[in-house]
Amino acid sequence: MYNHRIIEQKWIQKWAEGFVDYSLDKQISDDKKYILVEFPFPSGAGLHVGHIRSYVAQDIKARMYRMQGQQVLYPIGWDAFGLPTENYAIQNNISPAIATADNINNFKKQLAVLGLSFDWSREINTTDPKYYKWTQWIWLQMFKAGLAYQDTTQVWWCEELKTVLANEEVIDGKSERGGHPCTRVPLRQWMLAITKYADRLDKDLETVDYLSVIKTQQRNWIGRSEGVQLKFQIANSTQFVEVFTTRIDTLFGVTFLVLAPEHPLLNKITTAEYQSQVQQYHEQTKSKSDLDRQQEKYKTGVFTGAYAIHPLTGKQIPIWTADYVLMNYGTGAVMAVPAHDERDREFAEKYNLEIINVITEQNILENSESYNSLSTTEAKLQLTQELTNQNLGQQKIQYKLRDWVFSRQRYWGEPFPIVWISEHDYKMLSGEITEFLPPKAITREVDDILQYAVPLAISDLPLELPEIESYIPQGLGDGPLAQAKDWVEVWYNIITGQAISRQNPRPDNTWVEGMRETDTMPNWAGSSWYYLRYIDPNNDEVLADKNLLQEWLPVDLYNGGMEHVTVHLLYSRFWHKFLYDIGVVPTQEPYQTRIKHGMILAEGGVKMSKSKGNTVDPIEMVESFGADSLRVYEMFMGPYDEAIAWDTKGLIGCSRFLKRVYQWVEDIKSDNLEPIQDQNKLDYDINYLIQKITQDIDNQKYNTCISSLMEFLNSYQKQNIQIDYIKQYLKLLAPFAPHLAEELWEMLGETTSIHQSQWPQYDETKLVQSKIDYQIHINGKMRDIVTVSADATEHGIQAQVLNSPKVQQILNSNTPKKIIVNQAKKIVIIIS
RNA sequence: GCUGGUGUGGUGGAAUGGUAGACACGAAGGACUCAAAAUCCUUUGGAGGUAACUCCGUAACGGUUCAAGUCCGUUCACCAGCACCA
Repeated sequence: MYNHRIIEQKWIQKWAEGFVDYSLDKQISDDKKYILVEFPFPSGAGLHVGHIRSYVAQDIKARMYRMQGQQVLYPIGWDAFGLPTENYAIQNNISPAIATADNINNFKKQLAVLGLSFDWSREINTTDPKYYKWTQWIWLQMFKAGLAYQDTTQVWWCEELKTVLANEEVIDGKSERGGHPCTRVPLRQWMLAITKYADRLDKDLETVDYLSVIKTQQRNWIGRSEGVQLKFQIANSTQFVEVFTTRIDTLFGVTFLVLAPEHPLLNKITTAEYQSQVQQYHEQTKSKSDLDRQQEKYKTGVFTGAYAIHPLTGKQIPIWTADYVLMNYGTGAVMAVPAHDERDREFAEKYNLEIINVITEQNILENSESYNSLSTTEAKLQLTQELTNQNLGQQKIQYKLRDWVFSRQRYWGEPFPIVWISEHDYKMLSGEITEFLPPKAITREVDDILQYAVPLAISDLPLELPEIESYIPQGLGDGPLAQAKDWVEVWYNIITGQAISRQNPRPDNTWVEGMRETDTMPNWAGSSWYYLRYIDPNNDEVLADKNLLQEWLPVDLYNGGMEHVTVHLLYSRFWHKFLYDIGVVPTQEPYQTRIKHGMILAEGGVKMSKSKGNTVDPIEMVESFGADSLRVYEMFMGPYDEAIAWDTKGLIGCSRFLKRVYQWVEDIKSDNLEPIQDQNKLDYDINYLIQKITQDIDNQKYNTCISSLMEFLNSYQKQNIQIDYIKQYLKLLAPFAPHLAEELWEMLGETTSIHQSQWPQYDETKLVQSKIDYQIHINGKMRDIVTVSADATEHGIQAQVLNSPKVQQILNSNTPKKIIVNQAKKIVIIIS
């Protein structure tokens, strides 16, 4: 009898004792495979059946590739910084570090019973100072390169929770947790200039094999658009307004300009008469959140009293301000073409502005002076040329992508390796630390005093999080770290960049007063480069050895969810490109292939959630049915990349299948089965199975692997087939049900691990059949099957087909008009 | 609104343009059992026929083809992402 508990415990132990060895050879040639699954956030809720689906799927690949003789890197680690742990820690009055350690232990305990072949010797943890030393190191390189800077952005502030919240944490102006009201406040934040890489992030998508949906989503997010930036002179003034347009062909249809309410020129050009209403409108929009602005049904705006001069016609056109124009895209001003732009039309109709049609239905220009009767494409070219010649405009590429807001006013994140010093002291900097200064100094004002950001010495890394009394945020702009006065107030060395607490006496006059940065990094930081650390997880000298990076990069297969396709995937590609630029990594792209896994939903097709009480505990499933059954079921339930509802009944079915496999091997051993019915068919079937499983694993079609294994068992479970065939079968089963396959392998007398045996190869000659079944389609309908020997000529096949009684009956002594013999598809078509 | 994607039995789903519904779940009947569980066997898209078998059937309508779940067009429904991006 198949007892999953005994078998699985036995092999977990034997494997742990070294019965299998997945360690990697030092020699790595072309046949390496780096398989990466998104490392989990170790939440208090524990492992989810959804985690398991992707880990098992990639485990199956890892196991097959190893059996095929490849070097496989299949690592795991913890993405452990972040708000949920911090909140959990606050609620339970423990430190986030302890909460994290507990949660990781729990996750590890759960993962240990699933038969996953992770390389635990490479385990990493983003909250480990040995790890975040390098997160801080990379960030310092970006600081040095001028990619890190500070800017004031609008952030969500929740007075009740005394904290800044991320956009995702605010729903309809209320906090996701507790539903407290939130407001938008301006706050100075660290930013990373990802937009400088927008072009490469877009273009280099051509060089990688991501699923096309993933590429599309990345492209949409980056939002590249080509157009023209051009200048409109303000009437009776020397000022110009710049606008960006992708439709320069509609230039003659411009009947007004619109500036965003925050546009810096607005006050300067507004005439005295209109000052008050423009001001009032600006105040109005300020009080509205982005959300309100978006949700507004009708467009609003006011006239400025000013006019611009059309660059080609010289006509005067009114200038308006309206909040449907966004300050943070393009130039914050648009040339309105109401005839050919929906938003402009709506606005023009509301305020009775002129509408001039300049494009016909056939996409030909009209009302456009000398450009009339040109196609839009041709007009774009010519107009761009003309404006460039007149020095009024030039081609321009715009991106929707915004720079990355890179600070959080929270505790549980990487501290910035930054100290703020006075202007006077900044000018005193000399020696090695000056090499790490950004091209443009970064400053802030505190109580009207200017402070300069200076980098910490590399030798001071990691800059560890201090222990603090309370993790509760203290007030706007001050993260919990601000409480740690001993930590924040430092002596900073103006030559070396080292910092020590001001609790110590000032060593000498090369040490100046400084304040550490009290913001922390967002949890996207640690996950932006973790795949590099797996390659060389214990290196203290560099983030990873160059030769090892050369050998293992890029990641061959990166598996993850669609929810990370825009943010995480884009951020890590950005960091990787930066590291490439400074010579740290040898490739331009981190991931060669990116695939997605589908979500597992609760029974009934809704999302699993604790609050709904519809979650499935994977460990309970392991206890009841075994890890092998759980693995097989999660692969069998449906196409791997699609969302699918959990069904414990289906798991029971898979458990039944494994029981039957066990029974089959027992029966073979005790010799109480029927003899083989058809050796040729068996040869064909086993070879076909090998071929199919090998291909299907490669193509992520795990569900059909399982059904093929079931089919083979259904056909042969009563026949006394040769032990060799059983062994082949077990090898094919091994990646899916590693414990059971190992047990049965041992039962058949093997003394070494099945997981280190060689993956079966199919024999092509066995897949060629001596007799072929031809399906006979008559007028498109399948009418008969005629078995013909494989070496028959086309003529012979035709004769045999026409001889079939069934065919004769249907033909009813008519002569067929046409006979097609399709060798590859084994189809004969007769038209009567 | 835009961009992708998906529509197949009671359910999850299979099907390089070539036997639609593999495999599994569920259900019904049967065997074993004092009984139950487990296991095993049979049936299981719809309609008609004693039967061999016939006809219909892959969201809807049209098209291409000897042949369409699959390719093309239109429509509808659902899912995901983006959303005043000039």
